[in-house]
Amino acid sequence: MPRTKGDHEARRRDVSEAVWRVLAAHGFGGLTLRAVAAELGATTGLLTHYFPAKRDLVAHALDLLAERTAARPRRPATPGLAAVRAALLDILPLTADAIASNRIWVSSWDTALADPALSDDYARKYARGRARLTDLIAAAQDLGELPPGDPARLAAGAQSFTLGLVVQALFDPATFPPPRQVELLDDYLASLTPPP
Amino acid sequence: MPRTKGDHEARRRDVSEAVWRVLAAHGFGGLTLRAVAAELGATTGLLTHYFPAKRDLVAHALDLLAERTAARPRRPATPGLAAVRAALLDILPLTADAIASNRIWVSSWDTALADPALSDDYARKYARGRARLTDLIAAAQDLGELPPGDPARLAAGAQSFTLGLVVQALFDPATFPPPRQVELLDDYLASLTPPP
DNA sequence: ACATTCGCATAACAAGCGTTATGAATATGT
DNA sequence: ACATATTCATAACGCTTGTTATGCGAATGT
Repeated sequence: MPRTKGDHEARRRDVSEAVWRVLAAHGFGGLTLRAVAAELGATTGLLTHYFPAKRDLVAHALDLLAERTAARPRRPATPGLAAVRAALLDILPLTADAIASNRIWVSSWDTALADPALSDDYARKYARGRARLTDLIAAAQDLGELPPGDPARLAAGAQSFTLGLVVQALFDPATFPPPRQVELLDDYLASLTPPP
Repeated sequence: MPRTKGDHEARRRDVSEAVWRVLAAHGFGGLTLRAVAAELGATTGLLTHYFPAKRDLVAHALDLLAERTAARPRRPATPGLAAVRAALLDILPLTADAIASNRIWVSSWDTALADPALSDDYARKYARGRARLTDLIAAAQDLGELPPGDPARLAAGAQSFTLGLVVQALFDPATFPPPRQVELLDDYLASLTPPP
């Protein structure tokens, strides 16, 4: 039976919540219309109304991932090296939410790599992340907290390091608990700064 | 109709080849009995003879991945920092084969993260890789080519950096062509060695 | 107040999936 | 030479998938 109140916006949020729960529980490969509908307590009829085809559901899931990643709480930091460190710490799976988010992220790579259009999208997304990081690094260089050099090159390196640490921490959380991750990141940052 | 010659070993190799081609073309999520059979010019009946259930096919695919990764050609290097560099270069997607292999590897993470048993397996696999890298780094330290410090910690950092670079290069090969990857890796290694 | 649109459940559909049973042709052991 | 065991094709099974058609009650506009 149709809902008595047509609160469209709220219903849209409910759908997104259900999609997120399915992703967290079964990964990107387990994202099916029926799984989302069951999580929502509804039927596939509802979903086809919001998403004409499966690819639209997948696109929405990717948007959701990007949106929640962008909207995650950031730790405050003064400009300079501290801001670079904060930005990288914000990426790492240090909290339960961040773990869930990163797991979904990694699990989406299978789908993304199989579709050139999605691959391009991801390439652009990561490029934007590197661009933001480049700005932070350039600012730190201006403050003399990082040695001179192409900031884009440093950003690419820092992003690689962090991304790889995410993957390792997800597969082996026992070996890479939050303190260890922070330790390794600080090692990396220390290696960038010249010894006193 | 059954083959006239029962060359079991050769047939097993043919099956593995077909599995590999399917993985390279459609990723781990596209690994189906019918896809492998079609690639082989056979039917599912053949496959169920070699793999009683789907999980056995998946397990074989993972073994194949590990085996081909272990058997990949390694560049020769003298012990020390050069050996560390060579080991990390061997991981990067610098050749067509390495790109295919790494794409399959990354696409398998979705399946692996969804299954705790597979996750553990991967954790052990990466731990072994770090252990080998730790030995190489310790040797470089003994030669005075790397500063002292916990070699395992350095290995974890180096593996993170390389793994992340692999992912970025796969999604954005235009931004990370082989020379750029080598450049970034050398930047990283240079940051580990104290300035002259 | 009435007509229309919207929101969604219900139900069926074809296609693809892994699995299983059957049988025929070949190889193998005695 | 004959009996047995391999090796596969063929074909069907039940299940899940995405998609589509139908219909009904609630919301909305006039």
